[in-house]
Amino acid sequence: MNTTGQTRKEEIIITATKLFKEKGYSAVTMRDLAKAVNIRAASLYNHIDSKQDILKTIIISLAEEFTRGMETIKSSEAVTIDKLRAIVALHVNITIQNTYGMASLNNDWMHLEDQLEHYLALRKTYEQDFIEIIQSGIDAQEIRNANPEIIMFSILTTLRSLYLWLPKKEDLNRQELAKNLGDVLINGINHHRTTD
Amino acid sequence: MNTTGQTRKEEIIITATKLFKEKGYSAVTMRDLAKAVNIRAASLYNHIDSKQDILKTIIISLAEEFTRGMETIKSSEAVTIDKLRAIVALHVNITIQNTYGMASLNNDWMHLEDQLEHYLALRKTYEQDFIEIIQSGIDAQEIRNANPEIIMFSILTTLRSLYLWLPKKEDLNRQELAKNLGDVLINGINHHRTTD
DNA sequence: CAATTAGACTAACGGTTGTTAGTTAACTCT
DNA sequence: AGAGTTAACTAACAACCGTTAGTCTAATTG
Repeated sequence: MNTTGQTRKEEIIITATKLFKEKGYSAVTMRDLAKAVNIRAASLYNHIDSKQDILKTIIISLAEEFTRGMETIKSSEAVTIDKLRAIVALHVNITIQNTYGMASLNNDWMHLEDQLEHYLALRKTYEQDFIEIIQSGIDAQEIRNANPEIIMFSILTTLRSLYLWLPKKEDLNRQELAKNLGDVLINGINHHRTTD
Repeated sequence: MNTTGQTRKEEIIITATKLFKEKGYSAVTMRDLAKAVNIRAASLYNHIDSKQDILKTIIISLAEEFTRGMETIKSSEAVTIDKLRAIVALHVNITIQNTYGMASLNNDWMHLEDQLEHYLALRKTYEQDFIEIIQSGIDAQEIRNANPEIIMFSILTTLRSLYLWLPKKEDLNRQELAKNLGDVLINGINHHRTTD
C-alpha cells in the first residue's frame, strides 16, 4: 500500500487500462506499461502473471458486474420503461466508475484467450435478457411495436459507447445524465411525433 | 485484373480490411495478411507502400465519403427531421457498402500517423455540422428541447456501431433498415410518451 | 538481530515484427 | 524475337515482443 491507498498491482492494472483505452491492447507493450509506472518491464512480473492476465482482469470483472446488474433488474417488479431506465443507469454508473475499462470491454474482448468463451456467454445472456425485457414491453403495449432487435441495438450501442463521450461532460452528474439519456432513448427527439 | 474484376492491390486492401475488423490493426501482421491472399509477406510490397498506407487508404476514403454526404445534406432545403433521416440513410448506405472498413474507422483511427490530424479535423467538422442541424431543429421546435450533444451522441454512436450488427441482419434491405432505425432514433420507443 | 520477503534491477532468451535487397519466371509490347 | 515490365519468390535485416533467470537491496517479521 502506498499513500494513495492502492497496491502496486492495482496501480499497474489501472495504468494498463488507461493505455489500452488509448491504443488498444495489442499496441501497448509491456515496456510502455512499465515506463508509465516508472519501473522496468521485468519488474511488472513481480505483481502480475502476464499481459493476457491484465486484460482478463479488466474485462471479466466488468462483464460480471453488468451481469449482476441485469439479474437485479430482470427480477425486479418494475414496469418495462423503468427497467430500461434502470439499465441506462447501470451503464452510466459502471462507465463513470471505470471509464477506461469500458474501452477494453468493447474493443479488446477478442484478444481474450482462455476466457473468451466465458465472456461471449455472458454477453449473449445479457443481450437475451435485454431483448426479453423489450419484448414484454411490446406485449404490454408499453413500448411501440417496432423490431425489438433494432430497439435493443440502438439503445445498447449508445450505452456501450458512453465511455467515449462521458469524460468530456464531467459537469453533468450521473443522475442528470441518466435521466437525460433515458429521455432521449425512450421518448425520442421528435417534438410532434408524426409516425405513430 | 483477375476474373473478379479487382486488381491485386484492391484484393490486398479488402482482405486487410476484413482482418483489421476481426483483430484490430495492431494485431494483424503483414504475414497474416500475406497468408490470407496466398502470397509471401515480401510480395505485398509490390502492390502497397506500407502497412500504415493500407490503414490510411481505408480510413481516409471512408471519412471523406461521410464528409461529402454531410455537405450535401447540410446544404439541402429539407426540414431537420428529414435531414436526420438522410444522415441515418447515409450511414446505412456506407456501412452496407463497406462494413469491414467501418471497424477501422471506429477503432483504429488512432494508429494513423501522418493523416491523424486530417482525420480528426474531418471528424470534428462532421460532428459540428451534425450538432448545428439538431440545434436548428430545436430552434424551429421541430425536435424536443433536449441537450443537443446528448441527442447527437445518442444517434451518432448508434450509427457508428451499425457495422457490428448489420451483417447479422442481411434479410433487411437498406431502405427498410434506414426507415426502422430512423423511426426508433427519432420517435423513440415509448408507446405513451409521458414526459413531454 | 538474524532471517525472510518484497520488489526493484540487469541481462538475456527465442520468437516475431515491418520492411528491403536481390533474383527469377512469366507476361506484354514493339 | 527481343526488351521491358510485373509480380512472385528466398533470404535477411535490425528492432522489438513477452517473458524468465538471477541478483541486489531495503523493508518486514519472528
